Amino acid sequence: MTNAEIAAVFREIAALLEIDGADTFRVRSYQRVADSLESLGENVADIYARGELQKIPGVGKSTAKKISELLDTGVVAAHQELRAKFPETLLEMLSISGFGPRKVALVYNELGIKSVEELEEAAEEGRLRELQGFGAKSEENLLRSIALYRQGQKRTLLGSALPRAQELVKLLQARDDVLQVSIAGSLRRGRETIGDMDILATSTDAAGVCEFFAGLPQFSEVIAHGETKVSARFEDNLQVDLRAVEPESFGAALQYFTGSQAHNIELRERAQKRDLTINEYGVFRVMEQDERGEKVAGETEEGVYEAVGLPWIPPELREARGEIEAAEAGRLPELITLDDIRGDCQMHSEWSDGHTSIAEMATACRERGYEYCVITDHSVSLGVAGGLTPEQVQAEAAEIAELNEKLRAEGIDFRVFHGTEVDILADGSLDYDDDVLAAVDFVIVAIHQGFSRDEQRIMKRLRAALENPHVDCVAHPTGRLINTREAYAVNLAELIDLAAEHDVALEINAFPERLDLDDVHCRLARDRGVDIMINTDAHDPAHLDYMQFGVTTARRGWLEAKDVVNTRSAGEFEQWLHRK
DNA sequence: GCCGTTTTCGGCCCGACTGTTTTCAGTCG
Repeated sequence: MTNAEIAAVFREIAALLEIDGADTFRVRSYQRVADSLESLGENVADIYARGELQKIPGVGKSTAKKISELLDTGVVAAHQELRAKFPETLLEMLSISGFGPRKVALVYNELGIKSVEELEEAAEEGRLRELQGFGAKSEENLLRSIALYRQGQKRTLLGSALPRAQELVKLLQARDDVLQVSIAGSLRRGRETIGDMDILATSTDAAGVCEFFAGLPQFSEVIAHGETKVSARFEDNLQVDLRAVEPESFGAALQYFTGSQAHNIELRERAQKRDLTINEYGVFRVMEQDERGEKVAGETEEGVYEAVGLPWIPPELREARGEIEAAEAGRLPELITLDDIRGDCQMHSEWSDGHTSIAEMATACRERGYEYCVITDHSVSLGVAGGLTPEQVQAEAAEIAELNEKLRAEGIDFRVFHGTEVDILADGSLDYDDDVLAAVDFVIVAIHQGFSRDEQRIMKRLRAALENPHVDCVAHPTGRLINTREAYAVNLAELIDLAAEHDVALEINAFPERLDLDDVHCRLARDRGVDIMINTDAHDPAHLDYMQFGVTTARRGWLEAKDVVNTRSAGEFEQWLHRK
């Protein structure tokens, strides 16, 4: 049973308890456990085997018992009892925006409504307005929310949201009455997908800025428009929230709207212990009888953290995954930045399925300030991608040698390495013989077929591949495509151990659809001493810019420059290639 | 249900917004 599956059970227990009217703090405990499990990286089963379940943050005696029960028997009795109490279809109603557990319980208990369909029918017939707290307006809003829910709200890729957010920021910055602008929310934290987009601004004329923003042609709909807040939607339903605050609250508001919620809760609990309270306007002293006293911070984010005795914490770390403890102990990582990257080690040319020549890719890499790049065209079996025969690999090597010659002759300090992205075949063998692999500079292996095999088969293939001494790196280790394709049945904890054992690097593939490894496993790999590479897998010069998303993912995985192979100089990288 | 730089009991982040109410409950982030 995977961590995600166990977390899902705890999330469902929390949801059912909420509908059941349980104490909210009890509900929060279950949610907290689910959050914790999802950000673990390591398999819960292994932690259970060591008898260390209660070391997981938020897991106490009772929830530890439920986790072990789940792992031992496949079910949790308390969960089954809750399920028996309510129709299964009840939970779906919670997915409707603006419809929470109290309302679900109300319509179920009073009108016997058990599903989204029945809810829609009742709203259309005007039967909901009989209920306490409901009116015509709420029925109307509910019908709109149901329609939106039916359109299937997928989270938006970081790579799709960020450019649009930056464009909005630019438009705001161009105004004279706007003082500061920043992206906030999950987009600022660099999550791989975002639910909605948050932008924060300070201004001498907040209402005027809101007016301007609400009128932008980018939006297909303005949902709410007030003096300090605008909510609007792009054509694809992605929601944007703009908030305007006073300049003296910019730091507090930025901290507040950046989240994550879990991080903010931890931060405020910390403030409480110091007789302080934090809200979006600032940090305030708490006086006798809960009276709010003097404001001690708020203009800058640094000030907010300083007020509770902490150094500033980079947004990518603000996920309640131990960053506050690390900050307190002065052990925050010095996170990698885009400037640290000195080469890109996976990209394709027109020799296989890339769009341009090797020389053009090299030029594009130089323009990005790199010292080197590695061309990794596909191997022979990947017919759809124009995989290279061994003879073509040789010919490509000659072209690269010639190009390096030419660069040297022109006095250009840039190096093109010759690599290959080799398929791991169904039986675990590699797509080229060892003599072909020995002749290239860099071997990155990948699974491109046989995705539906079970874990045992997948791991057998990976194990065999990693045992090959020519192998340097595993490309996109899970094969997932966000929102599109699940990962194949890879046991990442085991793969990470194998990578450590055989001195093979793992890739963060920077393509926005992949971001694979993800943040959580990237951190686990680092903890186990595995080398990481951040590569774009570019098939076109423009794709090289995806590097920023790979770096963001690495930052979310607590990586420093020293943890990432391609922050090294060309010379050091070449040494690394000969490490085995 | 969890947790401990006052605590093994009694707390548990904080405010905005909405639609419904005449003071508030529910939802959201």
